Amino acid sequence: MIEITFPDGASRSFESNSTPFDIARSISEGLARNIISAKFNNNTIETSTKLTENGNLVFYTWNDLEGKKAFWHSSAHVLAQVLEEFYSGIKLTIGPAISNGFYYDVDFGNHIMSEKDFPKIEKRIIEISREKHLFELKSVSKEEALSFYKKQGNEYKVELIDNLKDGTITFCNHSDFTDLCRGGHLPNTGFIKAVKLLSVAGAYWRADQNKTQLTRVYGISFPKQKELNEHLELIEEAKKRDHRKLGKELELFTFSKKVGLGLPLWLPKGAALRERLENFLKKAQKKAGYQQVISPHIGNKELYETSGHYQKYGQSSFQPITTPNEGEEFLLKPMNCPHHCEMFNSKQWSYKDLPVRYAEFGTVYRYEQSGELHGLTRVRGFTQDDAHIFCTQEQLNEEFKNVIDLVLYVFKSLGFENFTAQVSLRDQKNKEKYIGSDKVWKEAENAIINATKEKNINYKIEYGEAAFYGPKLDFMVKDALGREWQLGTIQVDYNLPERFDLSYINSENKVKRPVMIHRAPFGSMERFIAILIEHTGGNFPLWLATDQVMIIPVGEKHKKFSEKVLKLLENDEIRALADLRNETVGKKIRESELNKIPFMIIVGDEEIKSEKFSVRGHGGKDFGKMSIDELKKFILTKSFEGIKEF
RNA sequence: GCCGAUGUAGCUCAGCUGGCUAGAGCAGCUGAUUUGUAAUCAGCAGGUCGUGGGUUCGAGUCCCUCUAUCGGCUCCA
Repeated sequence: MIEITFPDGASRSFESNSTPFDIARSISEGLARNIISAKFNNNTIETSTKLTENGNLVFYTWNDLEGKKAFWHSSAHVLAQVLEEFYSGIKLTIGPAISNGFYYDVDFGNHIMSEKDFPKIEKRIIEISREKHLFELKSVSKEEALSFYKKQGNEYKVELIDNLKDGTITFCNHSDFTDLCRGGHLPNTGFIKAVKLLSVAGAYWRADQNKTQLTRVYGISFPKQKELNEHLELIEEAKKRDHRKLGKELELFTFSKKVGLGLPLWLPKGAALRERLENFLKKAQKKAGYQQVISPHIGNKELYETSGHYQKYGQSSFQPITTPNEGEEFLLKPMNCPHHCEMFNSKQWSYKDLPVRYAEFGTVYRYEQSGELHGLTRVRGFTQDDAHIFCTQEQLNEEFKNVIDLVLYVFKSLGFENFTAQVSLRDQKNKEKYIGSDKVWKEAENAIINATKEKNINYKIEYGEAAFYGPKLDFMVKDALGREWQLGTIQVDYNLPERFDLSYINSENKVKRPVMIHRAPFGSMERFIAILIEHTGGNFPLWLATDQVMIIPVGEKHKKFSEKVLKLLENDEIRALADLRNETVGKKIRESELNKIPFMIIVGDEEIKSEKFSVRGHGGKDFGKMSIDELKKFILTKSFEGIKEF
């Protein structure tokens, strides 16, 4: 007999060699039907794994993340089976579950995989699934495993196995298909009821640009057809909210081949939106003790040699601008920090002056590779809501926490309630990619982690995500469709102060080095606005909306009065428009709706007589009748909903 | 930069296996209509079919080059 403990703390005895499936069935048939994976003493196991010792058992169903992972990973196995069946001689590599489905990386040899092949593959996956093949895990010796794949000529699997320890290697069989796999599968293929292959893409073996490029086939699968349909609808909804599409429709920004790739052109409405966001942040920053500064768009090459950026990025950047002076070279500004360091250096500082907080909406230029450009989220010229705080070591913790407060204030004000924090540290194995001593890095890492802990923020640590000069605290927000985006960032830096020889005089009249904090709550204006567009679907909060009210006169004779109403609203800084065109009311309303204008008021005989206006909200919502003063108050109140003072 | 797909009017798209002067809706312009909560009617104008080359009697359609966009990979100070 073995003693099994469940997550709720209860424990029961079972026969030795019982499987998770047996145990689930002893609890209820329903549970047994639904479990697709399990964890025993923190190891992912199959539902058919025989348990021979006491331990903690957790069941997973489709509703758990772990369950979905097993589901999708198993689907990847079936996909691989079908691919091998259809395209002989291909070499399988890896096929993991991801946050939204699964993929399999395959070396197709000479065959070119394209989306045209998807329907028949999907059909075959479902056929095989219906046959309810069991997934069976079996241990193999390293030698056996190697010979299996050497015979196939699959150098990828051989490489994978080479890195595994003998005795830990397992193969997973289902139907007549075998794959190297560490486990975590469905009981059988029958659970997979719906599958959709989503795209093919190139992917480098082991994520290394210098290695063979494989073909990655992405897919997603579900236990019910209905769930697949819902998922596809979500993808459609995301397409509707795509900031590139809405940006065009709402006339916020555009791109021009002639101006250059990845160089956004902000149209009047987009520029106005951006300006309101900037003013919002400026106001909060002013209260937080920041001072605005301005630096030029180019800087002498030496500046970036001092900062270390030239050595790191010089070759892959916009190349230096030369001048009539022999040997004189300037670079388009790729970041603001070196400029701010030189500003700090322009005078002598006492410890009494610190912290100094320099803020700038600084436009920077980076030569992103052409394949990386994407709408406003990845561009070659963008504006950071940048600031650099120069403070003493003693002030660091407090300053860092203040920045966290500011970042959270920004998120909250803009409706991003759902966020996570990530502490981005160095890749421990590749320390040469970073500048600065171990000691300095350790200090910076501690500063970030301590401040984050003290602010009671949940965070996860990611290695290899740090900037080359220091560790970061990055904030990820979830948008209305549940997609995760990286926005704000806060970085502690001991390196640039060193490189720029920054100093202040402490209370003992000694020269000391300040610490620097880099931070950008929005990240960049371009990226932030892109995400805001997708989050809101273009229906911005009223305080950000380009036009807040559209006044629609019914006929010719109502135009004059409409203009009067317009003036009255404008007097109170309400952003209103009057549609005086010779068009039907229906058409004007429709266009107003398409332009996502939050409120409409129709002006006809009745309104002029009663001086009460019926207010129509975006989407057709009726807010009833109001006098002009009530209307003003209504709009002004709505404008400040969700926005609190910092 | 790499892999795959795509590129027809300002926008959204049609154009089958190559065959007369390349189509539609919306937007635009002109005129009529003066309008009550998501599209009034009519007329006009608008495209060297992404670029360059090739195959062919003939290319929007087939092949190649380049370029841009889209989905990914790598990268992201």
